[in-house]
Amino acid sequence: MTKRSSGTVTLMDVAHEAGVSVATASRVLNGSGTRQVRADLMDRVLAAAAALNYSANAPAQAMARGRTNVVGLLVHDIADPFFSSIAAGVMRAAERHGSIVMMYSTTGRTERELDYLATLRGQRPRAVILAGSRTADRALRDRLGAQLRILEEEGARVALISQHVLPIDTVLLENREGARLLARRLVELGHRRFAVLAGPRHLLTARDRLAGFQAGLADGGVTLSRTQVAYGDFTRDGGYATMRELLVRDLRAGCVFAVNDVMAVGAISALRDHGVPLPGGMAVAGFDDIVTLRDVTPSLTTVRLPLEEVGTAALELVMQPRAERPRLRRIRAEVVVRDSTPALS
Amino acid sequence: MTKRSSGTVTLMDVAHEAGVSVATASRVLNGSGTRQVRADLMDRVLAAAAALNYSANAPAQAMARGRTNVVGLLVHDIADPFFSSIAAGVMRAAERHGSIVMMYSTTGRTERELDYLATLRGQRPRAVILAGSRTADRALRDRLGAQLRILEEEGARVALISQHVLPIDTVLLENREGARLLARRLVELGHRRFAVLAGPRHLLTARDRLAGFQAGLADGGVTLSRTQVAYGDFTRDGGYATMRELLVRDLRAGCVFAVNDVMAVGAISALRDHGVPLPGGMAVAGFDDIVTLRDVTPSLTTVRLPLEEVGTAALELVMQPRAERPRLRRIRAEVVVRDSTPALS
DNA sequence: TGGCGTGCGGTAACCGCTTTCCCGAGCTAA
DNA sequence: TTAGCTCGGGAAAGCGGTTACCGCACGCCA
Repeated sequence: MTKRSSGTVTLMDVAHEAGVSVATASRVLNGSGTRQVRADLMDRVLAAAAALNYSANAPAQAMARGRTNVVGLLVHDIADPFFSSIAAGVMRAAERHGSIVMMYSTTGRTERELDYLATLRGQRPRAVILAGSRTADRALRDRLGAQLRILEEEGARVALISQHVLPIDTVLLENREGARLLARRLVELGHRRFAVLAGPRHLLTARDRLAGFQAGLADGGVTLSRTQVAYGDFTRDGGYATMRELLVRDLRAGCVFAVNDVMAVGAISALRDHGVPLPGGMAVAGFDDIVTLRDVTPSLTTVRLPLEEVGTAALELVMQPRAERPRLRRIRAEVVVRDSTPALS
Repeated sequence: MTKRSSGTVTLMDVAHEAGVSVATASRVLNGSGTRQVRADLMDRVLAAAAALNYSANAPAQAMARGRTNVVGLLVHDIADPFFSSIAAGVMRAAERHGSIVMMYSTTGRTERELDYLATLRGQRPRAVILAGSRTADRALRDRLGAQLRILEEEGARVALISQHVLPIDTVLLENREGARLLARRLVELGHRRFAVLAGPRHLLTARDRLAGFQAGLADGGVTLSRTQVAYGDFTRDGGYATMRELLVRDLRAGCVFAVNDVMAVGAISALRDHGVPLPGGMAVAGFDDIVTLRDVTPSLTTVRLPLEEVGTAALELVMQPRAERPRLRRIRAEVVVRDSTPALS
């Protein structure tokens, strides 16, 4: 075992050790399947590689092959269970495909997405997945679209998770439809007077859920007063603050819909702190069915999105060759009624 | 703008466009600071790069420079809020250092860590962070240590988050001490009869928390019966199942300590399903102070670990040059008493 | 027996950068 | 005026792989 003095072991070292050329060593160790290598040479190469503890230099391979197996994943906030579940799905599927995941968390600053995307482009990723709501900002969206187009031109596959607002493969979350079904169910349960904690104004996900909810209420012949809609952060604290604002201002509702679960949990705390008994004093519903929140009391009525599956679907999408027209993968949302919204009949 | 026909724009293209050599273009665009370039040439290069929308090929740079700015992060389960919070901290700090994070989630299969580490080694990462409890399996730990040593020899910085069981930089979580303090507080609150949901037998984190808890009880003159300790998964469902097992078998306690919060939440559900009123019928305490779980009812007494800070600390550790002896960064645990453990006096 | 196809090992070009080294230009000082 | 600098541009040598291509050895068939 004649290890070179310098740091890492290269293919050349292995080839020397095995008494073959680098070409042969390469074919044995990282061969693309074409070209046979005689059995005895193969054994010698493998033995040498093992003896020297060889590990192929991925950047060098990327360069020689002209492509990597890196998948870039951009999320809004990895500490948010919504995104960490999606990330888990992406990573699970990536493993199956022998890809590795490079992750970026924009932690709210949507405009940073462009910077991260630029950095990511430098990695020459095989694919890029953008998870998280698009915004209503047209200009931003256009710039994003331009960046993504460049990535595609350079050979990367790209997919969005959220809304289909760009001509790109998308995992479509049934935000509108799910909220609509939820609203109908709540009306069926006898609720008539609603308030909505609507999240940030610019996030399409929040907007869609609000719009869908309104549509569902309309289906049931109920209207939502504008004064009963409050905007705020998409977070637990946002939910708390928004609920509190409504309580202080002029809450005239028997049922509050928070456009996601973490906000709903914040709202529940605000209601409690305000002395409202739950679930009797106020019905509360959320959206997402975050696993970690399944045990809050009262158990939360919500709309289930299979988040891991969402991540997996996105990864599978980008692993397929690009199609003529953008592919859409629609993810069903399912209403789950629990204790937080008791029937009024 | 004479864009080359082929896919991506290279530095050579930029140099041509600007009428300079690739050396000059390189110095302008990615220069390490040595070597000045005349102002007018600099402008031309920058203009050309912008016009062609040049993006440096990171693998090629990695190769030429002999190093990357990739930080590998291995976690047990990214969907677990414990790890996603740590990951958030790592990523936040990585951004400050201009590093990008490559993430792997072993989702429980501890033995996969070695495989992931091998893959990661191929990336020639600048640093590697292993987050998550080490196990009691000596053989596994030795193999892990060997792999990490190789990584270090190849120039990567390495850090562990959890226990200091390998001669490697470590962010040390005060599992034992935190649990000890918790136990003392619970005794101070008047509790005398305890049960513990101890998590998996092989995880050192779970062991340490159990051992610390026992020590704290001993400080207060209380002993923990072996029959009141039940082992199970480190998850919500594990907590539920273990609690249920104790309830069915022979629970003789007024206070249950689950070695982490998600288990505690599962335990609370199991207690409720079993008809035990909370918090009066049974006190429950957890560990970690998971943010998403701050709103469960009754609010959970727990031991706070500043998880994002843990991640940040690990990243900072690996960004520093290696020291003579392994560096340790101890993270304080702090007892937080809430409603789930009422005083008995 | 000679022509030819096939299997397979090796040589070397190339991937896109960084950086060393060379060299000419312009400046300073004797 | 010129030797000796410094400054800065460019040529070219890698970095560690992959793979097109070359050529040898062998077997087959006419």
